Amino acid sequence: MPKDRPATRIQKKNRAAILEAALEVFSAHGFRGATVDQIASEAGLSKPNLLYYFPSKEAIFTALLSELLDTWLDPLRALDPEGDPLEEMLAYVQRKLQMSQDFPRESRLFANEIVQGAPRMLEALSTDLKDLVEEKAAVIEGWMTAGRLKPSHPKHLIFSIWSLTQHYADFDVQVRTLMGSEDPFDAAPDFLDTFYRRMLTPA
Amino acid sequence: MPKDRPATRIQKKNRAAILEAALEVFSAHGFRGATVDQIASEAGLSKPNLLYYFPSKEAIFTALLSELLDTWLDPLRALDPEGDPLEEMLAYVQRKLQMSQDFPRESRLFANEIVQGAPRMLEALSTDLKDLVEEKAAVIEGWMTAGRLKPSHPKHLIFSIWSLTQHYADFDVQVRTLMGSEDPFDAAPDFLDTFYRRMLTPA
DNA sequence: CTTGAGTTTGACCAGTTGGTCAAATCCGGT
DNA sequence: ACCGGATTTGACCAACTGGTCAAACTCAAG
Repeated sequence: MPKDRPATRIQKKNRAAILEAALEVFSAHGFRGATVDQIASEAGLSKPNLLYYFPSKEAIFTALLSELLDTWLDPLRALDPEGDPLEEMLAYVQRKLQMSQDFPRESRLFANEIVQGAPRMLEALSTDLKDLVEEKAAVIEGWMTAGRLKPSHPKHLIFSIWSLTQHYADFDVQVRTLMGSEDPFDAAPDFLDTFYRRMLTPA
Repeated sequence: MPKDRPATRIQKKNRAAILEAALEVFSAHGFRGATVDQIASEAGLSKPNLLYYFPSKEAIFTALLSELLDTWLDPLRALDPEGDPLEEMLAYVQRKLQMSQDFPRESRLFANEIVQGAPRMLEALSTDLKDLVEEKAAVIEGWMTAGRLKPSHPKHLIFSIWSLTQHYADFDVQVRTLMGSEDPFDAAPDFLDTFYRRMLTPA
């Protein structure tokens, strides 16, 4: 393991390659299903070489998680309390859907982990994520009591957005199998826009 | 492996115990993350004894999948083309939500498998499930063109129902973490009923 | 070109895992 | 009580897995 001196050119390159490879492998097989050898070979390194940069499989995984979680929550963070309520919500849905299209591996990585009880993420869930959700749920609740959105349960509403958008990434195989040649992402933006307009447009 | 004579009392009991144990373990850890030893001990058998009833880990898994898939699709099969469109759709949503509440392990079993590319389910998806979805999507489409449901994309609508209802089972840890002491299943039925009423009630 | 830190590797290890096998035990019908 | 098939088990194996280590190699700065 390199000392804590400033990272060298080679360190930067290899760490990045490892995390990219880890994303590929972990998202496809889950933590337990992924092997260090797989990740190393995907990154173009030998196994001992990979373990020179990260002390263990677990360390790679948690480094990857913490690197990605922030980005993953950006769309929700960007929900602007000062903006127009309906447009803010619809824009949030579209940002989240775009993430599913552009970063399906990240979505599946989290899905894998959470489905299995999130043993390595519980802390992040119950601190960072929980705070953010409380904050934004309050904003949405405010909009609803002000009559600027049709009333509903704010947290369930947020869950519904996660669920509907991430479904296209997490269940990609199923969705594509059932849609035949048609690309799910062609119709999804319109579908979700319509869905949430009907759900949220105040009377 | 027992011959193909009629199954004995002991065979029935042990096969059932194995499948129950397999559901518990596979749904919690995925195929790769589950071990035969875990399943055997959960079923109260030794590993060689378990392998006397099923020839391999893979065989247990596929037996489990095919046993459960049918039940899993029942709520959609029950969608009645002769019933009232809006009530049929809302009832389907509630049946599916009830399945998530009553059989979360089954939901997570499928989720695990599909997120990882459904390597052991693709055939079932592209035959049984695909046929069923085509059939029911056509029914829904018919209701929409007859003006009895607000128009929308039928397949995406079905996906949305799966997504929203299964989310409560598959992402249970996350949902519960973020809802604190409140039980998600208290508010979910109302939330989804409202959601799909707004979405589907014709003008 | 030397030097010393940074990097890479082959050989290796202990624990786990899916699966096998022959021998032992159990059980229901006669 | 006895028999033959059904059931169960302990011992075992080969493959795989995460991880270690000392030795070798590379590279940039002086």
